[in-house]
This record gives sequence, structure tokens and C-alpha cells, in this order.
Amino acid sequence: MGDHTQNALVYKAFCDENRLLIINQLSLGERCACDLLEKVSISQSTLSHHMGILLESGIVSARKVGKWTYYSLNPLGCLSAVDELRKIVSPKESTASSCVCE
Amino acid sequence: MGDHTQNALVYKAFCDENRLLIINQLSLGERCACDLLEKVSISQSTLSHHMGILLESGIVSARKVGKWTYYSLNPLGCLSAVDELRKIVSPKESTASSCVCE
DNA sequence: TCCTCATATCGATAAAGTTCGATATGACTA
DNA sequence: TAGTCATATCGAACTTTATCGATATGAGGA
Repeated sequence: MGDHTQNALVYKAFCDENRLLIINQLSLGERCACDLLEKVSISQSTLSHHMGILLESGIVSARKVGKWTYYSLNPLGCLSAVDELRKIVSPKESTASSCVCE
Repeated sequence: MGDHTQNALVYKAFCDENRLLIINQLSLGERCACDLLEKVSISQSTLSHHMGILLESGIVSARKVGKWTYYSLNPLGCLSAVDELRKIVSPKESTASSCVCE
């Protein structure tokens, strides 16, 4: 069945244009926040907010090295997001057609 | 590259709990609005609003028969949503690592 | 230790989204 | 033609989200 509350959180990663831009950058390889900031025209605090959402969705990982934070796509999280979406939209066996319209 | 504006619209279908519930119902087969209304505890006008978003995302189709509207998952739209998500999160060839941090 | 830099958090505001009841629309039915 | 039923649209209240500038935190360097 899958947990709708959790899934809603996962796919929130993909329903904002700026987050899709960030994901696109990360699909090219690991990036530090300052680097992402150059590519996406939003403020530093807004970027931090979006990175929080991406981390919470599980499709992005963070790695801290000194002052810097490096972000990258989390392969397992991404795989799981794609696979779960496939499950969500795939036809399922229905016990009965419950439509009572006619 | 993919159109971020359009993709954001597609994945908006999956980032709301009630829409996930509706999609789950439709994955069992075609359903009329009155039937969906029985399964999801929201008002009729709210259901109509969500169906509009699902139609716009391309993952749901509508078929009108007299007074009734029958909704179903759009196989092509669903396939495309899954496949596009796979593309969005798959690693891409980068021309150069652009990180300037160190 | 003090300063600088990278990032996170806070507080405020504006925009977008969810939800509802009321009403409109449009199809069938008596 | 009137009435009823299914669904869509409207308008408003409320909640959530996106965004920013200011400030805090915490690491490295002088």
C-alpha cells in the first residue's frame, strides 16, 4: 500500500522548479552549496531551505568538510523514489469494481 | 534536459496525501467521481479541485458519460512520469566539476 | 583570540495551495 | 418544461510554502 504521508514528502522534492534545477545540478555530480548558489538565482537562506526539503525527501545526501557542505544525489533514495512511483501508478488487482453509478 | 516548469506540474500530482489516495483508488480501476468521494473524506468541490490537478499533470484521464465523469489512470502519462523521474535523478555526464570551493 | 567565511536558523511577508459552502452548468427524467 | 442529480466553478477562510534580510553557529586562518 505504501505510506501516503511519507510518499507525499518524497515527491515534494520534484514539484518545485528551483528544486528541479538543484537536482539537475546534482545529477552532474557532487556540489557544494556555494556552487549551487551560483547556478540557481535564489538567496542563500532560500537555498538552505530547499536543501532541507531535498534531504528530508531522501533523494539528496549531505557531507560536511570543514566549512563546506557537499550535496549529492542519494542513489538509494533516488532508486526508491522511482520504484515507488512505478508502484503507485501501476494497475492493481481489484477485489471488485465498486462503482455504483448505474 | 526536460522542462522544469512542466515537470513540477507533473509531480505535484504526488505531493498531496489526498491525491495519493485518489491515485491509489484509480490504480484499482476506473472510478466515477461519486465513487472517489466515498473513499476520500473531502467535500465534492475539493475532490473536483484535486481531479483538475491530476488531469493537468497528465497522469489521469476523464471520460464523460451523461451526468457522470469516469476517471482513470492514463497509462502513457504514468509511464512518462516514471520514466522522466528516472531521467531526472540519473547521473549525467558533466563537462567539468565546477566546484570552486578549495 | 579575533576575524572571516560557509551554512543554518529566525522572523516577517507574500504567494500558493487546500478546503469548504454556495451556486452554476449541463444532462437525464417525469 | 420543471425538477433532480453529478460535477464544475466561485469566493472566502485558513494553512502551507517560498522567499528574503538579518542574525547565529561553527570551522579555519591570521
